[in-house]
Amino acid sequence: MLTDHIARLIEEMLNEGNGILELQRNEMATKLGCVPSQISYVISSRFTPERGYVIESRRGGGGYIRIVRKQLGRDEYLMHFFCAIGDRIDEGEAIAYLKNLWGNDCITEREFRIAASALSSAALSSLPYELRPIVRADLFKQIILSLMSNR
Amino acid sequence: MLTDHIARLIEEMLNEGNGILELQRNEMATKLGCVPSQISYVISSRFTPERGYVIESRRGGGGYIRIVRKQLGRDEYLMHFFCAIGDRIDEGEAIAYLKNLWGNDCITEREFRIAASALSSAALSSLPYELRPIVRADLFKQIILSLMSNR
DNA sequence: GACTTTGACTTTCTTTGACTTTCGTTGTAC
DNA sequence: GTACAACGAAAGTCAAAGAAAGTCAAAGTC
Repeated sequence: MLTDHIARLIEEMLNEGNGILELQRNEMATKLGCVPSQISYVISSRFTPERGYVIESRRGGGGYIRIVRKQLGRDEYLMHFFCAIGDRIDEGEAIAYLKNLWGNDCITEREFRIAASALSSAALSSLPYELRPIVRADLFKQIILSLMSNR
Repeated sequence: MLTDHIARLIEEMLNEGNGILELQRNEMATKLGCVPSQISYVISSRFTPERGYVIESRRGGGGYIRIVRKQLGRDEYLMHFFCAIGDRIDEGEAIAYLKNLWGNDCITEREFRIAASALSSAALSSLPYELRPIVRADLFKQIILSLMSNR
């Protein structure tokens, strides 16, 4: 069945993107040789909020459909990142992690900005290059801990 | 998409100019290889008064479009702290400042916790004692900046 | 009967270009 | 020198065309 095939495909792409996926309806439809509204159907029947997905989209030129899976409990999710950090991390990777947390509604946009600025090279500019990834990792871990088990 | 590209560009230039930007429509359009009214479109669809921007312009020779990001009273408040920090600050004082921001509704409780954890000794534990107040000051300033000129 | 598939139609956002308005400059008459 | 008309260089406006995504109901399948 087409629906299942598309659903599996989306699932895979979601995994690749760490739970975040942005697709173009028409493009995907022609690639799969189906009608565009079929994609809409799959999304609205399978990737519902009740099942833990958040959908946003934009019409018009350059439009898209974004699917975000907010799967794990927030704390598990945070712990996952906590472990992934290791004892050093560069700015780009840290920002990517933060975006993920933001995308999964673990943090708000403002919180994202606060954390990102704290982890930025600018914030650590008075340190020698070699130290920055290490301090950044410490910072990031403390920040994640501060987000956990509150309330 | 062109629109987004232009919007990002304007955003950046706005940041460089501390929230003020003066551009020339035709010049920018030819530089980007688009039609001038495209610039108008981006400005009128993205940099609206509702989103906190003020636009003024002048036609004719030497004309321009000025975009100003309106900052609320909150930003002045933040700037006050920014200036007060100096080039080093200890944990106790930093926390006191943060509590102040929290008390004045510049930040939420969660944001307080995030910032406090980033400024804590624990986060900077891999640094020698002498460096910590310096790095903490850098961090704090970046965090305050991230709270300013919001959207 | 419930779920899928399809396609016609709608809505939203973007791109483009022709035309209008405003402003500064320059040249001419007095 | 002043006034004013003419010109050119911007920015403004608006509507049409284009590019996606959304909706919904009819038809098909299991």
